[in-house]
Amino acid sequence: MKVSKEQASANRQTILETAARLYRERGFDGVGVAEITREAGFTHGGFYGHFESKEALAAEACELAFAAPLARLRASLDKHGGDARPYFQNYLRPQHRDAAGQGCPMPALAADAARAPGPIADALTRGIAAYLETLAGQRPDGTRTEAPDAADKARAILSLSALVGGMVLARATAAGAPALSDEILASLQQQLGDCWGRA
Amino acid sequence: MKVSKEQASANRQTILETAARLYRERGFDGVGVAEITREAGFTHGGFYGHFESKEALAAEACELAFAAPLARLRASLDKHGGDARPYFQNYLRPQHRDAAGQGCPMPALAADAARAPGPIADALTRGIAAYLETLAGQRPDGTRTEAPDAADKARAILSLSALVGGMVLARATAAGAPALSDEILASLQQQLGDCWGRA
DNA sequence: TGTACATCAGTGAACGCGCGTTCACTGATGTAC
DNA sequence: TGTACATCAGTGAACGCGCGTTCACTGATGTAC
Repeated sequence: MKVSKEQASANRQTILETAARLYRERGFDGVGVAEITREAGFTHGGFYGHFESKEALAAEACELAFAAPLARLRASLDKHGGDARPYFQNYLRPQHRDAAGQGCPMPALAADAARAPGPIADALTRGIAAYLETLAGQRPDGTRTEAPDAADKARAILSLSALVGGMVLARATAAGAPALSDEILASLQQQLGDCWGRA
Repeated sequence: MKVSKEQASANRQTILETAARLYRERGFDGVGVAEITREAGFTHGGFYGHFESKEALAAEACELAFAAPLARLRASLDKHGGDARPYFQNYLRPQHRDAAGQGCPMPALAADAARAPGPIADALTRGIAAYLETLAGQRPDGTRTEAPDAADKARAILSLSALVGGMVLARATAAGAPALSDEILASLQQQLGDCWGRA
């Protein structure tokens, strides 16, 4: 059952996107090659024609999982004239907490990545660095800079840490203490809004 | 090879402590019953005399992993007259990043716990709530309150989110971008110090 | 206090299962003439 | 353009392995007399 080259390439992309979703939903150890390929609509035997190993897929999936959120951040900053607040408000919505598969890879995968082999950790590291650079280059007054100063970097680090940590805590408490989970998100929305507000 | 009741109880505790360490180091899916019991000095067959299942062990290990850090937080607040800064400075040291097995269970296990079965997630949820309560009851001026207001709660949420998110990001980048990892920790030390500084 | 025996903590082999990976095979694609 | 054939994307059975869990067994503990 050979398929055309374009179809094969599209199938590879389908597997990759399915993996990026399932890994974010269940973690690297929570889903296997067989389930990913099945969910993508194939049998697992053909997998190794597309990827060298499960690890190679995971590393590529990580990289892919960063692309959309990063593009979203940059588009949001552009659209709102350098105002970061709409992005933070959106990030901290309950819908993001409840749809990890489509969301930011940092709260979903960073803890796993710290224990994962090189290529996977590297993909996460590059994504984190890109996020921090984009945030550090943005100032609350709406201007952008290529040379962020210490205050710019500090603001970016605190904001990203709060986003990631807040989402991790909100997800961990979502089932057992939904009111607390909601409060965490709402409180951070408020505080990051204040932090990035225009004078 | 029966052993005395006291010895058996001590052996159970050894398994539990070993599990709490290994789970924090490698995640719930990164270590099995056989390795935990072996590391504790036993064979895996006797495990089910102490615990009902791997999940039951994981839930108990989670609870245990919170006990020491929570006690440390309260002791630090007591010792320093209600000043939270020494605790934050200590939390954000590279040594904590590099010794997850002895450290705070939130950055190590909260992402995993969000996907784990009820008892495990419940243990994490209770631990998170206890941490937040303790922090919210503490004011930067050193006084404690039983009825934290909105600002107290917000300060606690932002601080804990930054601690957890910062540690997650610092661990994820430790191998691939050590300078960035150190910068994240140092920057948060500075900023949380400012946030909890006395006027 | 001393002895005989029941209890039961820990051992190690075994189980069924799902994992990552391999491979002989199939049949549509794409190319050589 | 039409035909014959080599290529190779995808299939599904099979592999070795480690997982969580079970169980018959061992022998020191602890108790009944």
